[in-house]
Amino acid sequence: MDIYLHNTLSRTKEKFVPVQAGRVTMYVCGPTVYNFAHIGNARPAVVFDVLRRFLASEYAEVVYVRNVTDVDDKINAAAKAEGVPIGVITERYLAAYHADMQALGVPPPGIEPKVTGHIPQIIEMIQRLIANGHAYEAESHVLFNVPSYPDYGRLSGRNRDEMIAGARVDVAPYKRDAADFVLWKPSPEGVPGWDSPWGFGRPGWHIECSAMIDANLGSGPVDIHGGGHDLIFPHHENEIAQSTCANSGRLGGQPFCRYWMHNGFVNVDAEKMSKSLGNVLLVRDLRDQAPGEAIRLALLSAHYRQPLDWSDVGLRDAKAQLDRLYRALETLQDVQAADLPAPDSFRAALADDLNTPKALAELHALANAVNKAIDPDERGRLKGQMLAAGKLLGLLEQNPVSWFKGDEDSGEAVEIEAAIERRKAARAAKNWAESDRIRDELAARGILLEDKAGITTWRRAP
RNA sequence: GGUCCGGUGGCGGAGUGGCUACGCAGCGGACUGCAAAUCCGCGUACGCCGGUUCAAUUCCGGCCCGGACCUCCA
Repeated sequence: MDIYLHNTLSRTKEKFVPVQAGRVTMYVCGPTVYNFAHIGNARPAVVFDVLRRFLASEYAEVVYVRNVTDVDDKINAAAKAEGVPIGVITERYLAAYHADMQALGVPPPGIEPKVTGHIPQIIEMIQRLIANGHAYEAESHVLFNVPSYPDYGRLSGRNRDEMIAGARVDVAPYKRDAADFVLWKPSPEGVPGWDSPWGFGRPGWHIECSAMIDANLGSGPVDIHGGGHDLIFPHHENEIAQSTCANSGRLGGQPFCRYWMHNGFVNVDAEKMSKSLGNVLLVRDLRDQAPGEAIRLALLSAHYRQPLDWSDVGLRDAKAQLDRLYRALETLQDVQAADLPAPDSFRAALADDLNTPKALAELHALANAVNKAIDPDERGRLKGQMLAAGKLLGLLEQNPVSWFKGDEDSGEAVEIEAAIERRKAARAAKNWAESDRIRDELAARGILLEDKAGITTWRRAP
């Protein structure tokens, strides 16, 4: 199936063709581990996880790299505030990130490089840039010289003068050009750093990704590079400049990365999330409100390039959608799922620039077919297709029974079953008053009963 | 100021030059002891003004409104 992806470089949907047939390389900017992940951090992780799942179903091999930035001034600030080494901070928040991602159904990437593990490669890359005239040392800093790379600004669609005109920061006096950016900067007393040819210091943010891509995916063109919309400028623009200039001889005129994909922001109740507004929603807190799959579905309910307005209503909606899908699956408990791929209509939605809202509609169409199907073979086919479609989105991976009931062996479950038995007896005696009393009593505790085909089942209220 | 993205029914949110998005909520019916679930059916829509067209929510132009980025940021 032909896959089309929106490429920020051209601002159009392009047919996706990997450099090597059957093998896709993908790099996504991962977290800077100085705090707990918020819902905005979760969006790219989930979106590109869906892309990864889909590509893995279409290509023999997907090499997926998502980095961890564990060298950063915000990390330094957090460590200083707590009076601990930066490793304590980064380990804590990386572990929390992994836990959050697991809850959202995002498995670890194939490769998860850390900046601290790539300092020699970063230094080596900077040396290469100095050697071929694209970078220079000045007052213990090393700077990338933007005018040395005429294509600078192509990704973000801005020219150098515009960037300088709009700059909000003062230009450091040691810069040859106002647009030049830092590759290496000195670490004063008490700030973490490493020895380098330019003295004790630490890398700038942008060079980290370039070096980690080089080290883990080679210098040859990367197929897909993803990240948040805000990274287009300056982060990805600078990455292109660094990687292209450092590898000029090796790329053979090809772009350093072929497809650039950027997800839109998550707003909260129509406002941008920010610390000053106090509306930053952490994934770990949202997990108390709804199952991870519901959070995931909420993130996939809008197209990845659109802004997503997060709200309690939206999250409840996502949970309700999953309830409907799991109810259909619940009726197929005793049906053997056929070994089938997701339907073409579903895969076509994902192949069209990852149209997850459309894909979800197709999933609902399958659930609707399940609810109507009588033929056992058809039910088996539908179950297979539904589970395959769910797997591509990272949804429907729970057991339907536990989705609705939680832990079946709990004391409460036993008690509920006993109440249902008493109600069954009352119903047999046509004692509707008693029957309804028991049902109301359970409902007051958030337990809903359903009498289907002579059998009473229960589930927890949404 | 520059660059870019949007404005779709009560809500969320796809999409299309003429034909049902989908989900939630609502209404009617079937089923049920009554419900719930499920099924069938229904309603409400494409910011404003022009233009192109046999036909525009969909293309073009203008306007209004909202948002993002402009070297901290997913």
